[in-house]
Amino acid sequence: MAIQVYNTLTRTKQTFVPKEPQQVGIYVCGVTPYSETHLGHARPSVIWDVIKRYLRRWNYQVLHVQNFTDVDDKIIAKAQERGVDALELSAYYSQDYLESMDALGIERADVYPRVSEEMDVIIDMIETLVEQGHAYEAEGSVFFAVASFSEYGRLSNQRLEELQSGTRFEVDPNKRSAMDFALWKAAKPDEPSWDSPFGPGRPGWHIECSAMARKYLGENFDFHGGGTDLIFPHHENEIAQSKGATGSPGARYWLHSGMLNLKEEKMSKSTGHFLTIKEALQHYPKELLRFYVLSAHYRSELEFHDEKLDEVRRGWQRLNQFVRELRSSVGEELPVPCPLSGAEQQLKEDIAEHRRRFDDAMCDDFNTALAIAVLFDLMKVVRSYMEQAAASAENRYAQSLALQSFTELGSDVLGVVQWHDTESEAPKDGYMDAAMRLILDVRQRLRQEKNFELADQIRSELQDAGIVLEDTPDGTRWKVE
RNA sequence: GGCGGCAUAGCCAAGUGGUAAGGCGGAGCUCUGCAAAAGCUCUAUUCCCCAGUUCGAAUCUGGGUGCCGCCUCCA
Repeated sequence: MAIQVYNTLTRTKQTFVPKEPQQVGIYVCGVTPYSETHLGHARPSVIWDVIKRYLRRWNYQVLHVQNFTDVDDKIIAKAQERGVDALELSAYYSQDYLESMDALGIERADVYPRVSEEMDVIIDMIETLVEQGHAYEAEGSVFFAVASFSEYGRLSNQRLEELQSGTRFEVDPNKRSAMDFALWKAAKPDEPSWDSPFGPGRPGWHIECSAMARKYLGENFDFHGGGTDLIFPHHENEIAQSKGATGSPGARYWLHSGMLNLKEEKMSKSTGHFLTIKEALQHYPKELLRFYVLSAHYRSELEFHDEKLDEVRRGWQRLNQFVRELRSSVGEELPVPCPLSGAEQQLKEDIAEHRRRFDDAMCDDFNTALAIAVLFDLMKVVRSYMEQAAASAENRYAQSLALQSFTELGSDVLGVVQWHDTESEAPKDGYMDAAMRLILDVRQRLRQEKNFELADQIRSELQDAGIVLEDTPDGTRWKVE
């Protein structure tokens, strides 16, 4: 079996063949840090996190590079508005980004190059482009000459003439053609600038990704990722720059994730229409947010609504509750492997079958929605086994195989199954616990005396206070809503 | 105007030629003093519409309708 990925560049699903055996180079476009990290950023992050984890299951060694575009018009504008240093501002929001990602359980990239620290390779690439005849200087700025690159428009499937006719913004008079884009912007007063052979200034938006990806991943590396909103012009321009300078478009597989909309409108920093990751995490556990993001294919659009989250929450809880039960049934100590027969052997085969289906799903362009469905199917199979199985060494070993699968697939790969019982982390302090124990004891006595009226009243009034009681055969559980 | 995508049950959502996964919700049942929780069972003769190709279409082709994204900073 091989991994198939949908490549925007070819607009087909292709078999993934790494440049180097068992090694994968990934460049994912990061953020321009000038505002809080929002849920829109969570989508590609979660997806690439899962892709990385999955590739490792195939024993690939992953090198993941993700940039911070910390020199940019928006950053400078906001810094001036607030009267702070532009780099300090971007450092602050870069940190916010990293913290948000950590909080979502996303593994960090191996390298986080920043424009401000990579001027040499950026300038180097601009010089090469000028030498190759793909770029020209004008009044201290350098522009990429789109006309010099015949393949321009291939990624976004646009023809140059059409693009030009659609141009609505004010064109820099120094440009030879309206579609040309800046590689180097001449310094303006009161703006941060760096020295270069073209004079003081700063890089344009797209060049940093081409230069930094090349520096850390080389030419012709494996994956380049980002949201669909980056296809044009960002990635189109990156390809033009990379191919113009090196002959290689940079990456061989271009993967784009769909937008995450908030109440039917795309989240966007510039419009202020967004929900930050930190805000969302106050209401929803990270595993639930990941579950939600992964419940749709990464290329499709996804709506974010509080109600939608609440809708999927129940199913997610059932899955987690089941894994908790399985974990406690298996116990702390890992059972010793032993030969299986009968129902245990059947379960072992069922597990293997579901693992195959999980891999089939993930290998088909990382179909996480299908992969999650496989986990639900497996849950059902394991549960029906557990209901009829008698305790034995074989039984415990068979269950541990099931648990191992949920751990590997649900936690290690997808990160949707919780490791710990978060209910125990609910606000239950010592005093509260003692008080509740007393109340439950009294109520239990009432129930034994068949004074159900009063017992139910206690439950009902606690419920109004936000404390839910559940009478089970093993006693009464309580939790804070 | 150009480019691209999407349309599957009340909702979310897989499924690219072989007769509709999964989740939520809903209904019934089991358990329970009751409730909750949990479990079990059921829940689309049909995939936006119309034509066509085919033994066979949600899947392919043509036409139509609707929604969305990009074309300007964006993940």
